[in-house]
Amino acid sequence: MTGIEQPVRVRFAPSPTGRMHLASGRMALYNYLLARKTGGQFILRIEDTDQKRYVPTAEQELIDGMHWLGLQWDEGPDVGGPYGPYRQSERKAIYQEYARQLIESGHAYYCFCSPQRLEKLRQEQQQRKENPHYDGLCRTLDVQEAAERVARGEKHVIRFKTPKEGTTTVMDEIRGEITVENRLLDDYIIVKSDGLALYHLAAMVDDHLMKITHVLRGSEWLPTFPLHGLIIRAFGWEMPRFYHLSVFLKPSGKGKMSKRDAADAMKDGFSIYIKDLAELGYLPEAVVNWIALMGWSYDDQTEFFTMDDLIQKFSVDRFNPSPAAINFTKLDHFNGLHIRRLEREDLARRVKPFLVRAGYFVDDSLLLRIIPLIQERLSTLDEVVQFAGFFFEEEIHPLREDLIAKGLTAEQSADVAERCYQVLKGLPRLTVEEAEPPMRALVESLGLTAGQVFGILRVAVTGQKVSPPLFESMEIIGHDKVLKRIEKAIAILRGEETLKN
RNA sequence: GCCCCCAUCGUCUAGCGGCCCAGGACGUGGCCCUCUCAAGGCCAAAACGAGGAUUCGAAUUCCUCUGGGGGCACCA
Repeated sequence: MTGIEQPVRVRFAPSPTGRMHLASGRMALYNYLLARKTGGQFILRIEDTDQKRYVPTAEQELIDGMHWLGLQWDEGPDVGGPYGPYRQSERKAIYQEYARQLIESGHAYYCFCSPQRLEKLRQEQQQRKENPHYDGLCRTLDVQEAAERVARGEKHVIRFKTPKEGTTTVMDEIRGEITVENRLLDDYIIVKSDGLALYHLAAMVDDHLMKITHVLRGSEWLPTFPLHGLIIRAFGWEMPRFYHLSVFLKPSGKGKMSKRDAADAMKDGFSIYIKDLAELGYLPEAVVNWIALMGWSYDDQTEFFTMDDLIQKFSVDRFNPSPAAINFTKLDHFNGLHIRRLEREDLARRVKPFLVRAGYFVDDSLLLRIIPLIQERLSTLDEVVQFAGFFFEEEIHPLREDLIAKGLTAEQSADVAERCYQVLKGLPRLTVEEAEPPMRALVESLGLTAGQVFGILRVAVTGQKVSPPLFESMEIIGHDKVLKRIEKAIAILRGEETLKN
């Protein structure tokens, strides 16, 4: 196989029937990358031929999700383009015209069987342990007669007249040739009784009319791929290149993701839905990096990719055909990597909404000073609240038990805090350079470890046992506030706190 | 049940007949660094599903089995 150099025309063709999840995101991403890599066009097409399953909010979530991921399309329902409309529900007449062509050329036929008859037929076949399939009752109807019944307004669908003998071979660029016996293919309905085309017809017609050169779609289309080949050949059109991407499995690798698994993931702070990922504190850069590597690889070493890297290095002949289990902890890893390479101002901007959401009033210049202390500690953006919330708090409430240093009593810990207080109070300013040396000297003279002394101070000043570096934090909190907090800690340690309240 | 597809560490993957007693990454364990937590550095455990066949030689080719996934709608 060779890489693609010619500009491609590719499409992401979601159906607005639910939420945008990782698989749709990856599909959109790969199409986008291929288009950008080759200087071609990326088309968004809405496949909304099923009015019963239509979810009004789905399309907006899809568009928001793609914007968030950083994927812009060149043609689509909102931006237009030379091959519109890009919404299948608006292309009804086009499909009917092409269906008529198939009937005229003998590749399709009108079928007047009722849904009830089909249901009964299916049940009988299942009882006899046969494959459910259309029995071909209307296949042999006189063409003239059928046309008259249609003209009279009789309810009907249009079926593709699949050959009964021989085999059909189609080419999947990832797996190679796929061959099936035609007798195992059904006479699929291609136009419903409401006059709207089904995927099998609509997608093939649109891909042709929109001059799609490469079709990237889910592997759930593999079984009907030969049918699609047959339809394309019936029209005498050239086949685009087809790539069937593997599905995503649940994190355990055992079985595909279900609604239940999605709910479980949410409990652990993960989600398979793009929109949720943003709210959970993931960077679009990290999500892109992560999903790009599920089913595709660049080489045996490189794992960190920006969007620009991917556009440059993406190659359609490095897809992996096997299903991939979703690994959320790896997303955390990528998120950390991408957070660490952000500019300070950029990180501040992205982290701010999470602080605001937690109820803090956020001063931008203060936040900017805090960023260097937390940047390498963040795995997700929402962690900013636990790592830096105390900076924005007027009062903190350390636990007495946390204030007691290992190996010391409460009273001893209070004494240590007292000594710290005196040293810090005597300093003209509370910078790292001026505060740390005398504090280390104090540790020395106390005959304690740095961990013990700084531990007490840490809890006193931040209210937490885990925090960003102590002296850097104190410098930002400020002299007065630090001293006040230590006073309060001493009171708590000596049991005077309740009296104060 | 029938059809199609897939099969390397727990997970994502590299490997396209000798470079492989299998490389990278996440995660896990240990060590270093260290005021906590991270980050970073070093080290370790961890895989070619099974059986045949082809070949001087197979993770790599072929067959069978097993396992997993997908499909069998007037859904996409």
